Amino acid sequence: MRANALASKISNRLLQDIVAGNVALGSHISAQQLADRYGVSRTPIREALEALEVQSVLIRRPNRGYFVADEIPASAQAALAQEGESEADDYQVLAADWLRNELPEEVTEQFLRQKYNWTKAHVGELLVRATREGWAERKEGYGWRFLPVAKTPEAFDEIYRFRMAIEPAAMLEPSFELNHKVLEEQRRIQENMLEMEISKAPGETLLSNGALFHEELIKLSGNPFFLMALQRVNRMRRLMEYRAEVNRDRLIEQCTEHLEILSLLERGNTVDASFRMRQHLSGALKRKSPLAWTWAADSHLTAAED
Amino acid sequence: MRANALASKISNRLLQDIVAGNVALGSHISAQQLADRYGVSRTPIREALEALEVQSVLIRRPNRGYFVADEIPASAQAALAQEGESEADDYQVLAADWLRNELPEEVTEQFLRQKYNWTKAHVGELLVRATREGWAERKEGYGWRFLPVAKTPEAFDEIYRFRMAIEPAAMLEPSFELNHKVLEEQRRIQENMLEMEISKAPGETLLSNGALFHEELIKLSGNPFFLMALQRVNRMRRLMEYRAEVNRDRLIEQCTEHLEILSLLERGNTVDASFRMRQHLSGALKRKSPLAWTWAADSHLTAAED
DNA sequence: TTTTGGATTTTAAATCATGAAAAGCCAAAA
DNA sequence: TTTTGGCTTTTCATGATTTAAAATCCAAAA
Repeated sequence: MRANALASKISNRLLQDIVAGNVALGSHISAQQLADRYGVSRTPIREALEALEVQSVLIRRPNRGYFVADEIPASAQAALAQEGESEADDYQVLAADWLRNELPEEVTEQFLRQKYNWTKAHVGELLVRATREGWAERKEGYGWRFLPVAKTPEAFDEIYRFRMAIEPAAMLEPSFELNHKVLEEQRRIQENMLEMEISKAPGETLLSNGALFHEELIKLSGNPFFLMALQRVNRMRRLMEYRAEVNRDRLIEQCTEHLEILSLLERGNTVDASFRMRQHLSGALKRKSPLAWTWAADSHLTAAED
Repeated sequence: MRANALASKISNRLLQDIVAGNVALGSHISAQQLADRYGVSRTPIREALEALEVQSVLIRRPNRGYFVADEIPASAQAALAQEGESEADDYQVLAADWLRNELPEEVTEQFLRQKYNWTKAHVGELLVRATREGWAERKEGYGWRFLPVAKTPEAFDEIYRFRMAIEPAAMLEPSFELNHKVLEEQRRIQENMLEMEISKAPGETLLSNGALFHEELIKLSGNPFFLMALQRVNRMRRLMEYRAEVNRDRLIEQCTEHLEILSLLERGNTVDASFRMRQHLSGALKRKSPLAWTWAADSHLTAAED
């Protein structure tokens, strides 16, 4: 996943679209259109298309470009599913080690380079990201300090209380605007989860669907600062949830509540929806969580949900 | 300010402490204590102390270390004041140019290197910071995109509306705890501004005192996520406010309101304080602002306050 | 016209060497 | 003991160079 990162990212996204049926079988794939859509040049697009041709997902006709095959080979779909699972990138590794207390509070870049055998630039990249997400900071001189904010059980409650302040408020913003297309899409996803996916879908998907629901709703407020704040705490939450087991019963309850909120919004009843959202978050704070901690067996901490 | 950045930062802080009277004249300065306080080694501390000896702020006694002089030379105090003014670092330059529409929406690092004659690493640093503060992002391939979020007049209102959601809520958190020392300190600062400083202090100080007030109060909530969110929007606000003229009449009004909120808190009346805070922010949103825009003369935008 | 396909140019990531800055160590002085 | 002062080691920023990746250009085909 190091070489040709962009091209393989694109080919994955495209394959996903094809499998999901968003792109018709047999249709023509315009390289330029793809390039515009992703905001990149045609070069990585071409590499992506070539890769998909090798997998027999696309068929190439000289001087006419690529066309979706009439049938997608099972092998390609399998590869896609696998891709989703092996998400344990280095950032997650670092975060997990910090959460498990396997890293000292203060480290030098050198220390990390040796421990993980990473390059200087790579270490820098990860630490910048950790800084951005709020759990690391540069010391004044040499070295870095990891912050406990993302690892205490209290942090979980605090994140929920913060969300209780912003999510219901966002629905009452004067600039709040209903978008039925968004609501329908979310309803589709939530119903889909209830009907069939919960038992077999990977835990990660379930959780990110939950986060997506909340982020899409807060977007409707029309105030980007609400969204930014929610995304920020969600990223921190995800750090902690990494490696946790999903409690699927609790998830069902959760989806039901999501659907209730959607119903209220569909009827234009934002005030009740806001109230319901508050209850929903408050419930998540109090009730048993759909996650069980595996990386902190000693702590009797109840974790978070969507 | 490039070479020995750390040492000169330390010597400035120390000098500030001495001038402010936090460190007694004639007292001994322990290098190790300073190093521990700042989380650095003794090496940069030593450089800082040497520099202050040259300025006759400190006196060195062989094998006994440094002692604060009985009298601080005026020249040293003058140098300190000057330091505070020349804050127009490259980050501000970049931000200002973006706000003034003097940069294209999409740029390559190379473009910035040439335009400003910056090094690769420096450009990278600035862009990472801009990303962290929310007004720039990497494109998927090569290049960066600047986001309009920090430059539209609407963004100002949106920030205020966001603050109206979090600041009053923070006061009602179950973990909220009054800290009279903090309240006293803030009262002192606000009263000081009212009494004398407003007419002569640099605009930047006045504004950062305002931001400090709000950040110290939100800290009392005991929930770090409220603080992080406020700091984030405040940083963005500061970008826009850079170069703006301060309306000092409006500032007086503001300090008065701050003092009212402090009074309520001192009496332990958090509910009313929360309500008052909401009004305060709402007023700032509606009323004429203490800032007048100089970099966007064409826009009839009313700007922000503390 | 639009789109592809190939070639060229540009960009920025990776690697490496160097030197300044910070950290760490230890003996001597208080 | 604690602190200083001198010294050594480590860390990391910087700049040059190489190289892979992405953007751009242009002619040919549909």
